[in-house]
Amino acid sequence: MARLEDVAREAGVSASTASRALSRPDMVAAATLDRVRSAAERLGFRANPAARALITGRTGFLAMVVPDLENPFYAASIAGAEELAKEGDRRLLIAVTDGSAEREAAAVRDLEERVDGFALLSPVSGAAELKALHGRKPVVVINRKVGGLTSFTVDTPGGLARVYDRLVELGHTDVAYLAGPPGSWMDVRRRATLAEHAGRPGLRVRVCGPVRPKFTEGAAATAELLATGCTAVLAYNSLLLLGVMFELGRRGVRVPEDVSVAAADDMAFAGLPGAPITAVGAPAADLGRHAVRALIEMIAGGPDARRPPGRTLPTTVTLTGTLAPPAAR
Amino acid sequence: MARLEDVAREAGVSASTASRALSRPDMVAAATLDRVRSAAERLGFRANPAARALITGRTGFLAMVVPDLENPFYAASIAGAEELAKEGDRRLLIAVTDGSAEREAAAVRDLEERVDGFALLSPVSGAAELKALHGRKPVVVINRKVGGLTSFTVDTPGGLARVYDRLVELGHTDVAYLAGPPGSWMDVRRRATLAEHAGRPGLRVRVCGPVRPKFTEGAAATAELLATGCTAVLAYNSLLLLGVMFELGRRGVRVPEDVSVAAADDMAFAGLPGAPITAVGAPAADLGRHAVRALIEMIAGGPDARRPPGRTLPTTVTLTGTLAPPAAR
DNA sequence: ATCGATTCTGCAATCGATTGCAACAGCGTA
DNA sequence: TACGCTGTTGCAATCGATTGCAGAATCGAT
Repeated sequence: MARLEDVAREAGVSASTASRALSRPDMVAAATLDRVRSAAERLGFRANPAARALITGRTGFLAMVVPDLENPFYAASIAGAEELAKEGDRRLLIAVTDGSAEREAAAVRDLEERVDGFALLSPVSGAAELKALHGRKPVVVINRKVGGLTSFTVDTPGGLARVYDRLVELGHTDVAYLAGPPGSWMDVRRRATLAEHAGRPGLRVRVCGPVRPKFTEGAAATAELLATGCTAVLAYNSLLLLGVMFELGRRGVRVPEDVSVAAADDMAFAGLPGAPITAVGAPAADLGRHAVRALIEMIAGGPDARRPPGRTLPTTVTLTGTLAPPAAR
Repeated sequence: MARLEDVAREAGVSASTASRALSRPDMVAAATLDRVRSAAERLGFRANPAARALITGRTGFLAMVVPDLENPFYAASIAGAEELAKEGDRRLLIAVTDGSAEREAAAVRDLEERVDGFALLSPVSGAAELKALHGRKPVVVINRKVGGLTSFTVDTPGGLARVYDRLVELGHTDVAYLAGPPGSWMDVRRRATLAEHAGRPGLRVRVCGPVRPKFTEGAAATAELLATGCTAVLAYNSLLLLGVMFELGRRGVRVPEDVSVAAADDMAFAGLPGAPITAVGAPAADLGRHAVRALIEMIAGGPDARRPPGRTLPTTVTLTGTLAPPAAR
């Protein structure tokens, strides 16, 4: 592997000049620049990342810490983040926590010296830990609001309100909600919205679960949902809802004739044209992009720069396909 | 951040001894070992990865290059791989290629100096490139066989045969296959199996597509599938099949009364108890585990060591729920 | 022709851990 | 008592790129 010194020799300059030519072209005379560049090209030179990191303290990596890869919401966020990371000449480093606070802490701990900053998706650690981490490395948070940190969230309550409105309009009075991961910040938010709407005259809301957001758990919870006697089912996200729908199909319960269904989501299916699910869709890829943009900005600004503001992004609500007036049961 | 030298001073030894105490405990006297360890503990010392990588050439990272994160098969492989990587005190670095050869090459190129080895999932690069890469860094391949490289694959043909047998047994004569990613090694293998079975008396197979393995593309291809007049649909994987089933549901076509469906798969849904899909399931997590184990072995062995053998893992076939005798149409 | 300012380049130190080699102590044995 | 062996430890070089500082070169202006 060619080293910087080889390039320098080949170009007839010192290593320092070669270094500057490659990383700060404006500090070098045009003719020198050419010679160094073509020498580097010729030798196929690529800077040793470890050596660079050792002296600059920058690794070129951004860590993305996610609870779960099988959830398309996170997959899509990562895709969005990666797109922007590449533009900024950085790479993404993914850590999966399974929603466990210990694994989250462990991931952060042993990535801390290997990355330039963290994007934490739906983190479960305490706000204090997160802020402490931010004191050492730039941090942005997705899908949760943490005071003092740049946070990107989705206005799911707003989207949910539209679904409830539609259900009421169709004449539903009994809605079952299949709750998501216990202790999740998002689920708490959703239940709050739920509670608000549950106060509306003529609307009864029953909570089932909570379950982990997996296909199988949705299928398994279907019996419990049906037992509530509800005419509409709302699930924490559409992966769960897919499970519910499969089980409904197996039992011969038709959607939407017998039961209306919708997902509160944080997933991608809702955005898929042709997927006839009523769902409140989250702009997952945009969240990833925003987060990485903010992170890069913070890194460039240095530790004392003002940190960029967060945002709450609107949902896309699909009100079609799986909603119908309640059946007489 | 505490450096090795701080630990050494605190323990009253030289930096070299401190280094040895922490990484080769048997080269150091027991009493010294204790002093160094407790000093390290006290100062919260963690070795600087860049400095270590610079001198040893080892980064502690393994790269996993995958076509797509939204495909649960890859997500599950990663999960399996990560589990084993953690045991070996390494971290996984994920790169997504979208199935593009250029992006795959780019990912490999700029990860090469930052990782100790590569696990390539369903790589699309030429065998020559892959072997060249292996000359520089340990490489294992998943979901494709490349001569000269350690490869882990799944016996999908064997699983498919069982599905065909069952279809014939039920009386089906017309099967439509929804083909997967054009040019994919896996799809070629599956078509070959298909062609073999198509020769059986009384079984006609029609190929539709190819399409990319996405939910929406499955939904979009449904019209084409129905137009073949088939009584059974076989899809490249279950993500596609989910799309097909949704579209079938929307059109009022019942499964399995009107049409039997199954997925050739390489995904996780088949393995999910309660997901009533007939599918040939791939042991995705096991593939990931095997790959990482082999990779670590290769890294430990050094460049001249015999490379570990690959394997073909058996599928899990679920023959229930979505198969039925053909309807009179 | 000289001075000063400006632009460019090179020297040498630096980041932090690892490791070959030599020094050294302690011990048993001849 | 001397010798050699084993087991520990420290010295110093090393990995490869970056950067503050000083010196050299260039150019314009006086």
